[in-house]
Amino acid sequence: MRWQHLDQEPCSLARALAVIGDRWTLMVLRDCFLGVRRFDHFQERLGVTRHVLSDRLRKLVDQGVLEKAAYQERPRREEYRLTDMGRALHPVIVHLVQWGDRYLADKRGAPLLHEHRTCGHRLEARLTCDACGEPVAPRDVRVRQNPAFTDPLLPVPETGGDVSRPPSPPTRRPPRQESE
Amino acid sequence: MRWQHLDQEPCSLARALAVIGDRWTLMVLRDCFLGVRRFDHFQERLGVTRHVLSDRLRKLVDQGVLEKAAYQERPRREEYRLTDMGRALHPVIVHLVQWGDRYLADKRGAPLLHEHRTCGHRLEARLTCDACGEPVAPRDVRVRQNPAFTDPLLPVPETGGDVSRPPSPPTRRPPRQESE
DNA sequence: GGCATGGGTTCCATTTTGGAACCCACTGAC
DNA sequence: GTCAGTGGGTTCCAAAATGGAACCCATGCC
Repeated sequence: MRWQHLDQEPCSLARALAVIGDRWTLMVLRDCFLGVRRFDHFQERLGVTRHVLSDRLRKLVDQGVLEKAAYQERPRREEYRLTDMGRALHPVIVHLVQWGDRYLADKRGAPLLHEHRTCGHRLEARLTCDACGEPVAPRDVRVRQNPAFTDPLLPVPETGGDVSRPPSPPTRRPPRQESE
Repeated sequence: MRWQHLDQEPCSLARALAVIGDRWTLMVLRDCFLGVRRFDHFQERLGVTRHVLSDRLRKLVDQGVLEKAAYQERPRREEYRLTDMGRALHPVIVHLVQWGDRYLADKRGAPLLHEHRTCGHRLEARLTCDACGEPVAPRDVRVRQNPAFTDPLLPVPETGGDVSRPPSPPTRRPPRQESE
């Protein structure tokens, strides 16, 4: 499967990654949330080549994650700002940063400290269900396929660890037409 | 800046991306959360080349996100399972999927439907502060630098949109030694 | 022996990055 | 008017990563 076709996959993760899943894009967005808005400022902070930065910013604008806004005329100067679609990625970045803080920090701890302004405590992000307000663990989520999608999207259960099953159950799936 | 040095950056997002930020890793982890555990099963579902898959799985094991466990001896067969570190990425994936569902779906809607098992409703993920239980918006987060890090990590404010400022404030920062 | 299976590795062509230089419109200083 | 500076790029080429396909190897099944 080619990376370029990822945005047509019947999988929201694949489509999301087609937008923000390449090497530099999330770093760009992190800086957006920290208030960076200008090309050179991104370039200086990220150290990425201007070519790649230019490409990423353009794609993000094309896809609606960022928008260009003139902040002065004569000479025209534009800056990149998060759209609502871009701001909706905030939880992703917060959880990723927290994961890095927890598992990848050196002895000095987290480089940046996040405080929840409205309660004054250190921000400890949690995934909760908006319907019931309870925290959500991986096991608490049941995944079903939307019946509007007819190709099978979910894995065939493997009976993992069950050595008693016959040596070769129908693991092979029917031939598929370049889509999964 | 090279991608390979990202894991030494004083930024938890950069370090997290050094682990899970390349083209295929999050797709692999998505499948892990859906119960996929075997090499061929990943390969078949993702369509990625065996070479790349092998490389990604090995790196994930090296970094502690997955672990290999034998599910049978003679012949020895191993499977890949999420560790606690890997399971801690669940919120990241859930939010990414939800973002894709919201902004990138076609008319058929979300390919996979997620239900919160304990309350029975459609899972609507929310970022909340564990200290106060309230939802967290981007504006609600104040970011400070951990004083143990001496190099400046946060962007110099740009006074965006303020046309009244002098033409060239000290935007240039002092020369830095390959670290940001 | 011959074939299948899980779990890879090798080889080579195509794509993507990284590095560095170059470009262009505009401005303000001289 | 010229000249350097600035924001915001583009071009060119070499280095690295990816895609495709074939090959490998131990074991087990018949």
